Amino acid sequence: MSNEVALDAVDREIIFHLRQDGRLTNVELAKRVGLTPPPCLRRVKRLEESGVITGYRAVIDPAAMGRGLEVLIDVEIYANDRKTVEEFEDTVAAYEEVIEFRRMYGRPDYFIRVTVADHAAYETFLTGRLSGLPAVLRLESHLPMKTIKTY
Amino acid sequence: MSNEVALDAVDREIIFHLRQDGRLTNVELAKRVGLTPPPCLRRVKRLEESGVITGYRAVIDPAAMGRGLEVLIDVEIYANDRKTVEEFEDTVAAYEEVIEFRRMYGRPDYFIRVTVADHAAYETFLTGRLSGLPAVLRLESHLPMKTIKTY
DNA sequence: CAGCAGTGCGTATCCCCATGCCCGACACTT
DNA sequence: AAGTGTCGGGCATGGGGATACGCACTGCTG
Repeated sequence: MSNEVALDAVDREIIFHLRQDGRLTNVELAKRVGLTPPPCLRRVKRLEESGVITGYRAVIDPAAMGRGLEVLIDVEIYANDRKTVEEFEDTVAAYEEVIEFRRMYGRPDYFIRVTVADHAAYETFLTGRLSGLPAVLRLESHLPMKTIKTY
Repeated sequence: MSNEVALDAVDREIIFHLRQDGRLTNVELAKRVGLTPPPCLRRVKRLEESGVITGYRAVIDPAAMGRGLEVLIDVEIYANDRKTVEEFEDTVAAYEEVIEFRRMYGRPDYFIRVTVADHAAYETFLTGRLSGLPAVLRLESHLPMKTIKTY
């Protein structure tokens, strides 16, 4: 697993198509990239085993899951004792509303992405779960107004 | 498409499993959620057609694609004429390094997520593509130090 | 109480797909 | 020129899976 792999043009094309439709059948994929099924399957397997393709996921509409509102949060903490910081990290990471959680260089100390149902739910989350944490010094919520491009 | 859908517990479980493995076979999925294949398939179809499941994607290791470095950028612009702003949005959205691009309430005006190969590539991107844009007033790059949780 | 809608189940079938095997083409090495 | 590694192609086949169909159950509702 995870050998150094050099991707050629065909590999890239396989990746391209599997990224658009992860349920593509091998024969259909082969057709699209201009191969016959056997070598195509060999390549896909190789990509999977080498860790280039790490998995396949269904993409779910957040609104359908009651997660229609996304908020980006900058966090600053007391840079105090290690234990408090670790607790902070573990606690925040465990919140299911937290979709992304990173420690940053410089300021802010942490970057959090949260999805909730609506503004009321966000208010609840913020006051009930984030603000109260002992390590937290400052929270800054950033609300997206319009998504121009997304991955 | 996109009818109002109420998800019951089984739907949620289907979604849960398909999110972990988007290539799950219907019979395997049925087994996991405690149904037989036919009703399971009906549910999946319904979820797809109602827009709850919006697609299936292969997940690719960014490093393997020469996208090992991710940077978050806050952007402030001159809030001047509409045309300049629109050009800014179109231009940035077209950059392939840009993975996420949102207009925000308050400050910053825009939030950009970028993936590049390494620091050198980021420097090139920043000076060659972003800094030069006429609308740009201020750029603030934020470097992740450690990813604690990710979607 | 009698429909009716929703939903799960069992079954059967048919197709298509994954996959193993072997060959041939090419490029490079010695 | 022969050897060798890499890679695509052809082919055959076994098997699994998608899916149609009809039935049963349950809970509402008029």
